[in-house]
Amino acid sequence: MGERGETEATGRVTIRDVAARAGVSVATVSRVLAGNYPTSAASRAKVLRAAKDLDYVANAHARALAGAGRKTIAVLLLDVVSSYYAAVAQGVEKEAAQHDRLTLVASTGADPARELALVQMMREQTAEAVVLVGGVVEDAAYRERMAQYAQSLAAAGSRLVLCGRPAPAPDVPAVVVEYDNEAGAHAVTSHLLGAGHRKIAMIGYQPGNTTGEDRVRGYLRALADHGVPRSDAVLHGVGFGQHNGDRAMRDLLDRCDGKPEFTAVFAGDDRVALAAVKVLHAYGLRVPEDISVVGYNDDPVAADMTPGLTTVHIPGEELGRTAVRLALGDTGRSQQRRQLLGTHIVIRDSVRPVTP
Amino acid sequence: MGERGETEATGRVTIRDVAARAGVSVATVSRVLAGNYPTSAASRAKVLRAAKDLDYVANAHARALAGAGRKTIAVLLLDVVSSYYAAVAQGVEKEAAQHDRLTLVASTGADPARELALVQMMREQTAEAVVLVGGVVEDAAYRERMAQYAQSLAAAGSRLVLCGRPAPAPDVPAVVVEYDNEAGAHAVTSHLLGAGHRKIAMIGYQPGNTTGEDRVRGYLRALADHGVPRSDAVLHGVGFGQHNGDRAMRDLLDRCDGKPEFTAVFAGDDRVALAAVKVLHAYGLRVPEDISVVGYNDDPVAADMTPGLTTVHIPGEELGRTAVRLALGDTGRSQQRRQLLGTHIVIRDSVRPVTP
DNA sequence: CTGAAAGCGCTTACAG
DNA sequence: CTGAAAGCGCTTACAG
Repeated sequence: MGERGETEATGRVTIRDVAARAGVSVATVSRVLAGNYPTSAASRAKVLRAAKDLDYVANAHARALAGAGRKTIAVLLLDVVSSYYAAVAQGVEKEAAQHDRLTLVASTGADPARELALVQMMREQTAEAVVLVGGVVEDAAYRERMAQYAQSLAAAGSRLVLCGRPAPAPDVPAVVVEYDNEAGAHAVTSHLLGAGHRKIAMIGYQPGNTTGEDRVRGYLRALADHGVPRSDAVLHGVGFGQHNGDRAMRDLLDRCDGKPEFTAVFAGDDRVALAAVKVLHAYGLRVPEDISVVGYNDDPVAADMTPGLTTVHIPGEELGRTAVRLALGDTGRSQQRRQLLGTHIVIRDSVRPVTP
Repeated sequence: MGERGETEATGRVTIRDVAARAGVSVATVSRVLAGNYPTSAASRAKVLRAAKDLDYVANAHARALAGAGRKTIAVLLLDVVSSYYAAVAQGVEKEAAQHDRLTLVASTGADPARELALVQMMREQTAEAVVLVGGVVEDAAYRERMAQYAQSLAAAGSRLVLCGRPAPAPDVPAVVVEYDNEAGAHAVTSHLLGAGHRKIAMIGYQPGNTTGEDRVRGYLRALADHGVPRSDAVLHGVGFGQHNGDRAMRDLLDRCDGKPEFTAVFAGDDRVALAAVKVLHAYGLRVPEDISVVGYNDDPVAADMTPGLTTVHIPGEELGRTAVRLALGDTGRSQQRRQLLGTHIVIRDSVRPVTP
């Protein structure tokens, strides 16, 4: 400000400008600014003064090329606004910031081609790690894709982090952070069973999607554990989300002319649960007086809706934090590392004991 | 894969490796990969083949240093999960992606020092634009800070974008994208007035914060327009958010022993509205039968809660998109550019005409 | 403690 | 159409 540097006329001011104004070499400027090398108090003062006068900031690209500077973490999600993804993104960003990393976000829109393109871009950026978030359909194509990502990232000194996604083969050099999806489903179903419910409908999950499948597995296991015959299970998953929840709930109610045999509904996620409650009301059924409802995710809506929804909490932000923590861990070995985070049930007001 | 390159033994494969394998010069590799220069079909084929064999991706830092490559947009928000910020972030990311830009996110936690540090980092990254999101207390310090950001960013060929924030002095080289905050408040208050409400309590905004002040202004103007004396206005803003909404609503109700004179509540944001409805219920007051309630933001909770909340829609994602669109516009002039986005009222079920 | 110089991996005039 | 070379802005051995 105020004083005008010789070279700052146009464009950026570089380390050369600072050196000139301070009357020292470029090397010295670099060293005092990095502060990782002995420098005399005199040059230190001159350099700092000059840098401030010129409002100098180093060029991160040049720094990176020279093998130094701040690193970057990339997070690739289906979208940015959904509460689960937003929570993971926030965890990634916060943990990254704590380790003095910057974070790059991009949304894939569930498009594998886009995902691949983004992984390549992140390789170009020499991201220190790229974390992939979100459930998927786990098929051979998926596994192969992940193996390739992991390989090419590793070759560039970066690493792949799978967050809430199934791990590829054990020899694939990836970091995996998951949450205990099945246990949560088991717990919340058991909660219903413990309240005396026997006939529990499970709706609102996407068949084939690993997240949905794991929840179904937990539900079925809980039923079995409580001696409910498999034939009493009612499964109707047409997809996640509010729209699908609405549809699934209506299907079930229409099938029985609005007089269901089930006394409780386990919704694949909280938005499905919200839709289910609304449909139930529309059919003249009260929640929880007539029908109990539980969800999954502990989305903000669960606490906001009426009645408050009993659901399973997923540690979204913690998943993100753990993802970068693990990614930043010893870069030495290239073997796979995994971590499983716990889930727990959050009890609110949408479940009532069945009265015989 | 498969075949092993000569130099790829350790670390990254560079353009030099590709050139060697293809039997051409580094310059030629650069040109065919960039595709912005005439090259023979023969070399093109060889280069592409070699690049593929070696799984080559260019180093973005080297590219950037050489004055080419993909640009980056930075977005700085209070936090990542709040629905408004998440919506803006999503808009920024999507629009940036459409223009082949990458997006860097960081949260400031409402800390000016952190904000400043982030702006510097983004300067280092040579971000093409840095978008600052969120309401603020507009004082001299704020204006000066923004002027400095704008200045130093401009000096580096980047630009400052203020999103949903007051513009600094007109000569400051910034881009400003706002939404019509006051008009929205005016509209929703008028909606209440049109339904016969005269005594309308406004709660849940933060005094001093520009966002809150603008909403109060719209409320007051609507009252005046409808001939309601200023003395009938009841203003009780102790802050945004659910917690403050709960507190404000209780305050008001306690003051009158649960028998309010007001027949309607205008909440400063939707989470405040949610809290207000819950408190009202707790006091035995029905919404909208006894008291009408409106909010602001059109947060997801507005559609989810019961009753559905009549509120003002803010075009969050569109704000983000517009921010980058404007930032990417002609880089020529360094004067300020502004855009005001509209808001509109969303009518749901939380308002009822007053019956005399 | 400090400077000159090489080098990071690209791109782009400049010749040919 | 193609190559040799300079240059982008730093950092870091290497001498001193």
